[in-house]
Amino acid sequence: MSLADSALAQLSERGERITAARRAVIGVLAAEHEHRTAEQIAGAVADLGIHRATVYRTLEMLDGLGVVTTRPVGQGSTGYHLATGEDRHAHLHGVCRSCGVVVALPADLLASAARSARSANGFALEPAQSSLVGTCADCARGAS
Amino acid sequence: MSLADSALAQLSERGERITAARRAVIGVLAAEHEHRTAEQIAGAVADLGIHRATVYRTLEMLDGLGVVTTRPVGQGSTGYHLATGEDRHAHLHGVCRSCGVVVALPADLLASAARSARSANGFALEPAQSSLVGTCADCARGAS
DNA sequence: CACACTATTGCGACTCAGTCGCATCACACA
DNA sequence: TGTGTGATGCGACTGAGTCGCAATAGTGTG
Repeated sequence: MSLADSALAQLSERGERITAARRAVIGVLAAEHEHRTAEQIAGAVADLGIHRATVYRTLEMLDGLGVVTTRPVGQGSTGYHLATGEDRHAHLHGVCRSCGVVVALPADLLASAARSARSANGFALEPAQSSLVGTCADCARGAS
Repeated sequence: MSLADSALAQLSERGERITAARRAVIGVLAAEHEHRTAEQIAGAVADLGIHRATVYRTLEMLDGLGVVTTRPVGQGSTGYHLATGEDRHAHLHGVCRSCGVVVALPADLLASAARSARSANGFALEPAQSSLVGTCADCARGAS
């Protein structure tokens, strides 16, 4: 669990306390490769007697510290994931407007987009947070 | 008000009824150049005795007909705007994660992104709906 | 190892956006 | 003008997220 451990280590380095609730939230995040919504995480740790409000507060703190990445997911909810050093997120995501599927867009698209946005607007793109909306191949072909 | 009128015309062409509530919602949409959230629109037409539920239903119907474009705005709310034929939306938007400002990204970025997504994933990008998240020049330079 | 300080937690009530079912109303067409 | 049906208003409901506060439990110190 070096993944969870390193996240925990970051916390104590920043002077944050290591509590059972935080350990549990980070554990859930570390165990999943997908983005999890706050509510999903809350559901997963509810058995341990951890309250929803605590999960939201923990996630907010983790996000502020840069320990997790966030991403808009579905309709107005936010997905969280541990920020690993690895570059699994070095691409943009396309979200199908019709079926909701998420596709990984080419890495060079991200590279050119980031370059273009930076030079034209001084805008620093955050790929992990960005999703493009459109229609996936299946939905474009078939029915709604 | 040819803008609102043409939207209304589309409705009756599709067999939808022209009602006072729909007229009012479209009027608000036509009067604004920015995306408005459902709640803002609801607030604007509340004086006319139009209920929030009606606004949501109208917006959903308008969206289904393609008469309005939607865009994720801020934290989990949806912005609506009349779909004009004009190409004012032929660019991607960048939303600053820190201050929320929306910047227009270069048109060629959109062109290459759309091309790349389509060829690699068969993904049909909808620029009017897509926003990239990042940090604007001001926030990157200055404080939070 | 025990203590004290204070950040964190659990709780429950609250807010806010959005949705649902139903009775009433008013378009659109004849 | 009359009629039928789709749209509206209403208000209660849901679900996500937040707030304040008292109790609890990490952490560093002696």
